[in-house]
Amino acid sequence: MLRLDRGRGRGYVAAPVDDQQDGDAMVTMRDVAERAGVTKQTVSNVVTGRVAVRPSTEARVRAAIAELGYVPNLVARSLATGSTRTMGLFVPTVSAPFYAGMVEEAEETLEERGYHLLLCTTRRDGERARRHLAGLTSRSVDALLIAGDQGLTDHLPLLADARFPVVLCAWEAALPDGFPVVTIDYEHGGLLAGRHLRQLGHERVAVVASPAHPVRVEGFRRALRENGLVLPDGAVHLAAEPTFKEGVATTLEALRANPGTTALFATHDVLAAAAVEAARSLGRSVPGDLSVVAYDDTPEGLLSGSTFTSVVLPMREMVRQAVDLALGAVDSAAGPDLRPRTLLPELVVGDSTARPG
Amino acid sequence: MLRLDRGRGRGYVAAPVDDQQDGDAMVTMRDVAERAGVTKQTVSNVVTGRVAVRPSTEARVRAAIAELGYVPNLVARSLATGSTRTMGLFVPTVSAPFYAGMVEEAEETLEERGYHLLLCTTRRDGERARRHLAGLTSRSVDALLIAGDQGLTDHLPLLADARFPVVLCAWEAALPDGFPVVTIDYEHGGLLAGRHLRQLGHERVAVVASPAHPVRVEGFRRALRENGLVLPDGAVHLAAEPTFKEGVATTLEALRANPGTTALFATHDVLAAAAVEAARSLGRSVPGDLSVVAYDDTPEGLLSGSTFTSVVLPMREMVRQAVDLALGAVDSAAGPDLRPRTLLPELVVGDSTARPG
DNA sequence: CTGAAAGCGCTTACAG
DNA sequence: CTGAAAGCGCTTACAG
Repeated sequence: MLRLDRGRGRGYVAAPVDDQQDGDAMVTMRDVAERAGVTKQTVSNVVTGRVAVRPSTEARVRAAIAELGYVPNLVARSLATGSTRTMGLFVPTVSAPFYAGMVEEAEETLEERGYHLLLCTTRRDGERARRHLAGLTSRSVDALLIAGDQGLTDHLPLLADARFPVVLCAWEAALPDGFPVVTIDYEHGGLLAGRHLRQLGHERVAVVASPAHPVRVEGFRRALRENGLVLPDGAVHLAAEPTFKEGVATTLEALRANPGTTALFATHDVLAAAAVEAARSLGRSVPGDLSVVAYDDTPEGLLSGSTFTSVVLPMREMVRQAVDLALGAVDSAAGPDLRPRTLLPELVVGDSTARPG
Repeated sequence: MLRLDRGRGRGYVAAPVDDQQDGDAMVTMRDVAERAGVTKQTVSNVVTGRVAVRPSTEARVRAAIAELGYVPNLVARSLATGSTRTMGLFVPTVSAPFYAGMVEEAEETLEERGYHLLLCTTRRDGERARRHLAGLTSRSVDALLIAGDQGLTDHLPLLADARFPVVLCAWEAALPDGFPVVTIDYEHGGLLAGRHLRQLGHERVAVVASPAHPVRVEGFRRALRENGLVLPDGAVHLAAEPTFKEGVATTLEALRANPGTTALFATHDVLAAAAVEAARSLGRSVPGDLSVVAYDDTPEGLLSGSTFTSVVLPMREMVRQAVDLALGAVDSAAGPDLRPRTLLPELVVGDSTARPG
């Protein structure tokens, strides 16, 4: 008689029935203990390393572990300890380069800390976030990191009821009270962009912005004001969506409205790449006929050899700090530090800006 | 006397000590049972819905659940049932648009099935994959979906020892025996690209390829051969990395080597966008002076209003089938269907190709 | 339809 | 340094 056995190995081998014990369904601590001639508590002690074990005993246990191919069951451990060593991560999407980078950086940091990553993309939808939060609660994640405020600002009270530490990062909306947050001075980024263009001598500037980035625009506006220039409302053009396509359309609109524009501030990388494309389609070269400042990251879309001038965000540093803040709160009785940490962006000067022709 | 209580609510409120019972650290089935005046098994029955419960009893239980804010502890359930309702997903990276899309689609499908997603990016590194696999094993995921073969072909034996079903998808290398796989006929995609260019009448063609895509190139080559044209080895230019920057450099190299080239096949979307950029930098318009066929997806990088001609892969369908195959294998004693499922790509004709000038 | 018992595989005090 | 006991919060047969 044969039966299908999913116990070990490939998973689907026909194995002879063994009525004595239920196959080798999973080797447990007890099996290791028997083999090594100790109790399972001793096995636990060598596995976790929290209690010292006589070297000769430890050697026997380790040998048994190796022979049996024992792997600790973290689900059981989690139930006993109350810690899953898993962190949830909310991001609006993973298709935007900035958030994709955050996910990879978070994963990297978590791996170093022995944690796993439960990913939830919210698609900027508060309702999705609410469902995910419920899922994370029943699944007992140790902590939750929320990257980006989009769609979430109305749902903060919900997050306040979470059973685990919640840390906010990349938070561009007004900072809510009561949450630890690691974020960036987004307005300062806009300021850097504005000052740079003013220093180059630009006077006829336009902005291609995402509706999610009023703060970046405000910083830009402030820089111009500092330099005696008023940014007219009509010079700010909003892209309906943060896509390349919309970026092109919006830039064309901006340049048609004000053909004399010599410099353009795009509030994120995809829009900046689109702006260059749009300018060229009108026969205007970058930076010869139009300077373009990007934001978030250095976008693709210029020729190799030349690079964008861009407000670059300290994304990696932000993620690391946020992960550590969240993980630190897990086992500290004191709770996380609620003072907001704000990192500063930097202006990286590339080849997409020049003095007005 | 106050103590810091992480039990419920915000997590870090000073709460009066309650020596009777350990605060409200977590409300459990037993609490609900007491409140409703039943045993916890009855609570379990209404929560899981597997055993019918008298309506009046059920109402009492549900009321108690609501009043107490009870949330089932899935860790405990997992230990009891042996199922975590979590699937692992390996992707090479999340920064490439194609894989980012796969992650979001997988998450979507899993959510519908009541599953969560444990994400692991392998960075095309077999050693990372091996570590992740160990993590997933101890964490008892129900299944693992592996998207993309990069860096993994040498580690298949390891995967064969997994304790859970492993499904491969987006597998471009030779199909390994013994694994269920949902993939795409990548060669056919190359064939479609080649035939299209030949039908338009191109004779001087070049290829800008990733080293990971020999099969796509082979299909392309075959299409030309069918049409009496031999693709010289010198016409295939490999991009060192799958980045925009490398794509530009490689295209420039290709066009300098054969200035008479009238059409170009790029083996993936980012390279195609880069090719257009490179061509324009040489003063050649697309498709007027150079036709470009993309692959994977419709890339950004042409003007709004015009689109790429591209070999488009049925990514969503592939992911859905793969997830269902993996999840189906979880509770079927029979094991997954090992016959490879191969989906066909489609050629979407856009504005980036035309008859040779 | 409801209740008492055993068990999932670990860890955590607590004796020796 | 090692062992016996209790418990984490659930589910799964199995009686009533």
